[in-house]
Amino acid sequence: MAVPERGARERMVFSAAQLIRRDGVAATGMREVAAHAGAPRGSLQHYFPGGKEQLVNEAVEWAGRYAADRVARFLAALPEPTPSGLFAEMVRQWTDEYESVGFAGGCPVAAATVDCAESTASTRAAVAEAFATWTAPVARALTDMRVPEERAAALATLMVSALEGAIVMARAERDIRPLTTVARELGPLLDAAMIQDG
Amino acid sequence: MAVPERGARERMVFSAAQLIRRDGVAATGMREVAAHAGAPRGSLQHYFPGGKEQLVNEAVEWAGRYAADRVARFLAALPEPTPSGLFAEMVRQWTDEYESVGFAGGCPVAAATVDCAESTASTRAAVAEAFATWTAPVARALTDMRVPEERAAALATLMVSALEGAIVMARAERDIRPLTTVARELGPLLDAAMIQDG
DNA sequence: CGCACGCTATGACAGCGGTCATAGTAAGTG
DNA sequence: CACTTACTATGACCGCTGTCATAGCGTGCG
Repeated sequence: MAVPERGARERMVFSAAQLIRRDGVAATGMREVAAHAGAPRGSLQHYFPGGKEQLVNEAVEWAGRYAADRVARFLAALPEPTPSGLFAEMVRQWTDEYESVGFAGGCPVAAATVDCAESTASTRAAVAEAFATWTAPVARALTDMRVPEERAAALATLMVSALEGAIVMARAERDIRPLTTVARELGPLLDAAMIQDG
Repeated sequence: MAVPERGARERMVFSAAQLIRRDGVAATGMREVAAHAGAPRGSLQHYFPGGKEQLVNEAVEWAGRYAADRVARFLAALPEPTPSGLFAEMVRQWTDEYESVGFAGGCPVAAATVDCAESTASTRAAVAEAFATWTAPVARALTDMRVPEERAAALATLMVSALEGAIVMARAERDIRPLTTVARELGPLLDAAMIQDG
């Protein structure tokens, strides 16, 4: 049980997230996930006895943790942390991807929300949890930058909302403009929330 | 050809939009659309020889026009038009729906983007067009409120992005908080873009 | 009446989806 | 060696999907 787990199972969850963010949940098949992960088809029912629902939920959870972890990395990369700087990094992750590999993929959490929010209760709970997991470190980073606590939570929600919406628009237009626009317009607002002291 | 068209065909396009915004494109079946519209199944291939792709595209176009038309109504409802007031109305349409009928539905354009952006070229073009159709009157409204032209386009993109993202988060959390938060936090920024004159 | 045209009605088809059942391998343990 | 446990391998099943083919209705026109 101790660390035998860096093999097929993990790869399948990762592959599921990859395929979901590209084609949506319904259009992503189990066999396709196994093939994409280079994992045997028989392992699906072994590792995910809960079926597709379980696999999708784990993919969503994985995506939430991934996004949260990125926040720490973004902060570490900033010479002098500011709210606008953090948001610019969050946006840049997407503009980089879109400019280098194209507009094939969106956010898997958003995809799962759109496809399953009404039909699958457990997945709806998973996406809610994923957004919370993602938003929390953003809000925490803002408070560390002298943004008042209640304001920080609200601005974190605004940042994630604007980013998610801009991702959708960017994919639709096949242009990163919505992403860069959102980063540029929101930057000053975010920085203005910091408490100034002499 | 003149106005014989308020029957089954239009209802099917409308029903398609309804079902897509609830379950996504892939999970919405043709037979289901016909049933929801109270239209005969045989009419599908008659009115939409292009198949599901055509039906989905028309639903997206319809949604884009609908959103654009709402902008004019929102403006008319405002005693004194301001950017924040317009955005508040746009958001309120969603909070009203979610509070009265629940969180079953999201934005059909976003759903089509998530599900078809990579798989179906014509639908991707349709969603891009829908976003443009929607954003244009918003930008125009801002310029009418003395917001400089380039700034108006950028802010319109920001408004739509933030709204779309907040819709996704609200559905995930089954809580309108992301929507109200976004409206509150973005309001001052939007109003500040108006040119003041003595 | 005859014919055309717009629309509807079914049924069939081929494909793919997730899931289950069953059997098989391989390694480790006593 | 027997036996368990972890994992893999297939194949079949059933339901559903989009699409096509074909035939039927009903109205209006000549």
